[in-house]
Amino acid sequence: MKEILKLIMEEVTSAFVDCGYDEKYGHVSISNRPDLCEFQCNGAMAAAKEYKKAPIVIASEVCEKLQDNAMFKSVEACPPGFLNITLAEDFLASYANEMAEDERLGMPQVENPETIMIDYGGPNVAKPLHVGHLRSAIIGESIKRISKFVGHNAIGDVHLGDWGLQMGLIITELRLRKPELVYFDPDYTGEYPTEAPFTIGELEEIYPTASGKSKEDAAYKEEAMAATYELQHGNKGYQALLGHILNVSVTDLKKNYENLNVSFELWKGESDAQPYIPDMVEKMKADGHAYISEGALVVDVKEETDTKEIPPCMILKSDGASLYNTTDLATMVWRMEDYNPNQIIYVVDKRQELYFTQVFRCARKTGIVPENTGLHFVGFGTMNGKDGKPFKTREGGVMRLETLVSEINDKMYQKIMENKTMDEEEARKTAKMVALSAIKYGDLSNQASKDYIFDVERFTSFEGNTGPYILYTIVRMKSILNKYNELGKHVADAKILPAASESEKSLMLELSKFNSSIRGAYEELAPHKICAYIYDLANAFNHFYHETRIMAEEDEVKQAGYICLLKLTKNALETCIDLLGFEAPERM
RNA sequence: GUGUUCGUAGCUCAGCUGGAUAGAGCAACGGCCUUCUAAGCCGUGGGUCGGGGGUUCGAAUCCCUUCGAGCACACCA
Repeated sequence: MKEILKLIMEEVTSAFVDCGYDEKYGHVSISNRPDLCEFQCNGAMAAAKEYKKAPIVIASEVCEKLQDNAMFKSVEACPPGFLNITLAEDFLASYANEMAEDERLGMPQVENPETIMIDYGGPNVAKPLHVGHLRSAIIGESIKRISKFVGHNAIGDVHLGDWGLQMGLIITELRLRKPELVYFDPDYTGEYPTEAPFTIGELEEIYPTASGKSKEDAAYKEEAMAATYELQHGNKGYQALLGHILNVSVTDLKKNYENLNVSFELWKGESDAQPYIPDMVEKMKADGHAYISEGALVVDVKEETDTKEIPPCMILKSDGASLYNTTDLATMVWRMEDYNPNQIIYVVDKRQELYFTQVFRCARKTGIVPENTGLHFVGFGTMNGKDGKPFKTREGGVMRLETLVSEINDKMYQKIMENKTMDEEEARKTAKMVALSAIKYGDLSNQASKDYIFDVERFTSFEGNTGPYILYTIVRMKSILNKYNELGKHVADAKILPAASESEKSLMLELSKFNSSIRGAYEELAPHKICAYIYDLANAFNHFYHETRIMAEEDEVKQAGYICLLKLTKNALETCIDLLGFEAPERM
């Protein structure tokens, strides 16, 4: 379906053209004075100069042309030259009905679906997820869902941190503790056990212990580096251990991401990129892009238009070892080879922006990523505590994601039990859903690029512009629908009727903005636009709800019309929260 | 130092491809539950859009400048 704004604009534009003015002046926007009108066109004022006429004269001429247009209830020219537009109720109702009949609620499917890879994980194996991973997961998941809804083939990749010294550290510590394991026997030739010699709990303890030791004990660190080297150069036992570490970690990570309603199509890691490095480096050298500077192999990425010095992109350290850049570039190599995406989107902490401009430029320059594949950096800000400083535990440590989530789950559970009679199981389940909405909406309603304050008290208070408010609105609608269905009423060809009240019309107006809101959110990779939209929509519904006794309505056709409107609103809201990555319970 | 992002109500944030009276939520105050879930609805108060200049018929929005804050600046990721 065409966006309602576009439909209006077409009419206004042709009126401008009919009056002899350029079509560009027919631009229409949503009114910023809802007390005066629903849509406005300011083109007459812009045209005044070119045509040397008073703006109000132009506006009046155009206004005259639009007078008998059935789409509008009224079009007025207002000084100094505004064109104030109010839609006809039956036009709006027919638009809403068309939406209701469309599976996609009027959101057109993109004509040329693209393959879009989204990199939004970045957890390290053997380390628990902490609050720093929350934003990437939440924002990335939402962008992925929005992209899919628009019609693209979106692929999420977790991009595990599973390479480097951390693995050597774990192996070293494990060898110290359990030297008898077959993995450490160089003469062992049999099959390695399928069962891991540690649990996720042990693993999460082993890594920080080893990391701590290596900082104090130089010999220990040497050993870990040697183990890392051996691992990367064919030690069978170590590689088997790596397999175990990965398995155990990934199982645990999946469980944690699942709790957040976040999933990935690909569970690739840095280690998967390693095989691509040698050829990639050789090619860079052969093509003359890479050269030695201060001992390191680098590629220049400066550009004429730079306002500051952009350091070269380092490919290999002066000791010949690869680094993050190398891995990221090699990751692009296999992504292009295996998926040939049209876009690659990185949802990463905004502090890495400079780094990514270097990597992107290097990828372009060396031909790893062609010009027709878009590279996008979606940088997000820091999640701060109430004091405005990075979110920490009371003790000042990094908070585990699990801890944060379960804390909020518990608060939510208590809140539910205070107000409602619900059995334990349902209350727990509902609490989890509401808690997730609180966390996700709290995050996504802010612009991703800005730092934001994660205030547990505020998020769990459930008032105002929050996830729970949205859920509550949906739950109310479900409740009415259930009641209506129980009565077994049926009206043939039930349709949304032209609005009979102010609040009903406002609700339809909000509904009609569904497709343009989602398009905007997709184009700007900005989930917060969806939050803003559903908040407006939920508000509009709640006004309507308070003014209209749906179940008490005696006219069955009218009542059926209300039910249609309510269903459409519910569908729109549920579709949107699904794009944000959470869902509504039956009751709350 | 260089670059970059930001500064909007007491607090947390929208609005920023220029338009009419700058919007929400929280907090404060006052109303609304014999009627579809009051986690709701209605209302009141609260602003030199950091300061100053400029462009424009018109600026929170664009440009310059200044003050303040955050962040980043090749062998970490």
